[in-house]
Formats: sequence, C-alpha cells, structure tokens
Amino acid sequence: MEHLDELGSNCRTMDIIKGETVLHEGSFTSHVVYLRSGLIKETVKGIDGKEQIFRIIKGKTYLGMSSLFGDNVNHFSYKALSNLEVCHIEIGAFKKLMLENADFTYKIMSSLCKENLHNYDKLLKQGQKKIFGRLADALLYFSEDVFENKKFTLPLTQQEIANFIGTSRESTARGLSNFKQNGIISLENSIVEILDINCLKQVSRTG
Amino acid sequence: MEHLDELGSNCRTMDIIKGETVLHEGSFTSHVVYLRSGLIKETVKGIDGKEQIFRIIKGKTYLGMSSLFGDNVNHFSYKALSNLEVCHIEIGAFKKLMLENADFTYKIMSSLCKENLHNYDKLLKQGQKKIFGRLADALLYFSEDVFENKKFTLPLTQQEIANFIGTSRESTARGLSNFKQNGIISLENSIVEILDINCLKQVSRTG
DNA sequence: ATCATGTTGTGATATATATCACATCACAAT
DNA sequence: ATTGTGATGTGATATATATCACAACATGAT
Repeated sequence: MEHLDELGSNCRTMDIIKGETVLHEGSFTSHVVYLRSGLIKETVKGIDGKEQIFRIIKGKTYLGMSSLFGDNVNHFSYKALSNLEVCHIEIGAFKKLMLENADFTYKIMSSLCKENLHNYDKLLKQGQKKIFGRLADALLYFSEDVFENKKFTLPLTQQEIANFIGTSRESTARGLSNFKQNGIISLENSIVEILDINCLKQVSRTG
Repeated sequence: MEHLDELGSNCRTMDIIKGETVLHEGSFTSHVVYLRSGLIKETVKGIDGKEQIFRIIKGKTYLGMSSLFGDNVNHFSYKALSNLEVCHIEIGAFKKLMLENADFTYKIMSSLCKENLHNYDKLLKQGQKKIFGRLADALLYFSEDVFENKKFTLPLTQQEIANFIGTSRESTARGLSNFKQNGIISLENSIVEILDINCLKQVSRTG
C-alpha cells in the first residue's frame, strides 16, 4: 500500500506530539494524511456533544479516506494517543496517482472495503451485546488488533473505553473488576494481561 | 453510475419475486448484482441467529460492493421486499471495466464512500439514542430516503422494524402507539403518514 | 364465508444499566 | 515530600427496556 515514493515531493513528513489533534471533524479535507507510526483515536461528536470513539488507528494507515472521497469534509477527528509521525500528501497528487494507476486505486478500494466490512460487523454486533460482551470485545481488540500481544497498557482511560463501547464509565470499571476477580485478566495501573483468552472470547460471544 | 451498456452481453437481467433471497450471507460472490427496480432488505445474522436488518435498498444500486472488493464472500443477505428486476454482471467483466476506466472506478468509490459515511453515522448515533429516537429515525428514513413521501406503507413488519433499530417488537409497537396518540403520525393497517415532521425530528435528536 | 396463521396492542413484571454519590488512588507539578 | 487534579472502585437507587402473557386483529388460502 505504500506508494509514497511515487508521490515524491508532494509528500511532507511531520511529527505530532501526544494529545494533539491531527484532523478536526467538520473541517475541509485539504490533504490526505498517512500515519507512519504512532497511535490515534478516531472520534465523532455524538448527540449532546460527548465524544464517541470509533476505533484506534495504528501505523501504516491512511486517515479519513471515506471522507475524502465522500464529500471532502472530515467526518471524524483524529487525536494522537502517542507521539506520531505522519505524512501530508497533496490531494491533487493523490487523486492524479489514482486516476493514472488503476492498480493502486484497486488496492486502496480493497483495503477500504475490508475495513468497512470489519466496522459494520463490529457496530452491528455491538448493538446486540450486553456490557460485559462489549468490554470483552474491546480488550480482545486491543490485544489482537492494536498491540498484537496478550499484555499491553490500556491506550484509553476507562471513560474513553466507555465512549468506545457505548456505556458509562462506572459500568466499564465494574466490568474490569469482574474480569479481574474471575481471573480472566490481570490489571495493575492500566497494564492488562489477558490470562484466560478462551473465557474472554466466550464472554464476547454470549454477551 | 449506469455503465451497463458498456458491459453489453455480460449483463443478464432477471425477475425475482417478493420474498426470495437474491444473495445469501456467507456465499461466494460470483457476480456483481445491480438492482434495477424494487425494494430489498439487507440483513446479517446476529448473535443467537436472529436477523438484523442493516438497511433498505431501492432501485439503481449495486449490491454487496464491499463484500466484492473485501474478500469475495457475501457478508449480507439480500431479500426481496417486493418483486424485483435485477441484473447479474460477470465479475471479470466488471473488474475489467474498472481497471480500464479510472473514471468509472472513481465514481464507484465515491458512492461507496458516501454510503459508508452515512452508515457509520447512523450506527454510531443509534448506539446513543433511546428507543423513541431510533424509531423516529426509522420513520424518517422510510419517508425521506426510501419512499420520498410523507405517506407510505411500512415496508417492514413491526418485528422487522425492531430488528432494524435494535429493539424488541413490543417496544416498537408501543413507540408507534405513542407517536399516533401524540398526533405525530397516523397509522392504519401499515399505512403511515407523518403529520408533524418537526416533532418527529425533535424526537430523533433528543432520543 | 371460514379458517389458519402470522401480526399487532397492551398490561404486569423482571432485569440490565445509567446515574448519583463519595472514597481512594496515581501521578505530575511545585 | 506535598499538593492538586484527574482517574478509578464500588454501593445505593432510579429508569429504560426486555420479556412474558394473552387478547384482538388482519390477511391470504381453501
């Protein structure tokens, strides 16, 4: 997926520090942004203005493609959870590359479609599950998709996890306590280790 | 979006009667399907096997594009809510057209992206709203997106509406009764007319 | 017209989860 | 070390919604 070489001077690299916002929901999409390294939370303002977290994005990913090809307005905000290395690409150069290189376009489209299927699946299933199931999903997501490790530091606060799985902070806390008491995870100062992954997957399935 | 002429003999039209399934979730995507006319419900099997309805699809739409470019397996089922006229397109011919015609590809991609933004927005907001808000959304969706009319016949049973907005049949019934009593809609034998659209939008917003 | 079958309306109750309230804890800045 | 500030843990209570139960109704087939 990295055709950045072909973009040459149209691609400008820059560093962003933890906490900064890379793109703002509602702003005009003037550049394609490619995340080289670091962790980002993708958010939307929900009704009553509170932050909903859609997903965590890690390195080697283009940001806001749907917005770019949809209506040129960012539909999400992207906020740095760690220090980042991003690359800004001239929108014209990017579109030109797409029109000239059908193969590149095809790849972009495939990866977009895969992402979408995954997201739809997640959102649809989420609506049916109860809190413990959704929390289990979040932990599996961190472990399997984001960090690819059974042991990791929570990338989000409990309030943010709540915003991610659509529940309250208190329910998130209670869920984590419960998993801990049942020996499914260990949890110490935001460091989680998944001890019984089968059980966690079971909880994810049965809600 | 209609490039069917260019596809010539690779495009085969056929009729499907109400109730039939056009594509099955889990099956291999062997053709691109274009819906010429009629109404379809796009569904997924949820946990515990009960049907979740993702959206209603009306004429002049390609089915299952994300699945086609994602992993060649249908992630949704498509069931006819009315008699349909569909067109089956050879997958090879379709991909060939895309690789040869960057402009066509670009348009497909744009429409996919717009769809996605709309769907994400809907799913994310849905998680935050209470039942009356979601039901209001469904009615507005039928009126504004599907039928483009304030008066229409419900395309789904109450059980299906419940599967669409993620609630129980009984809650759906209660919601409709409530809207009726408050003069927001009229409802007689599945025929709905939206009487106070501002109020309905208000309910949609405030949940 | 009659029947059978699926659809709808509505009460009573159970249950999951939000909300409120407050104590404790972790961590960064001084 | 001390302080301040935000993060976390946990009880008590309120509330929305699911579930159960059943009657009434609509619709299509015979």
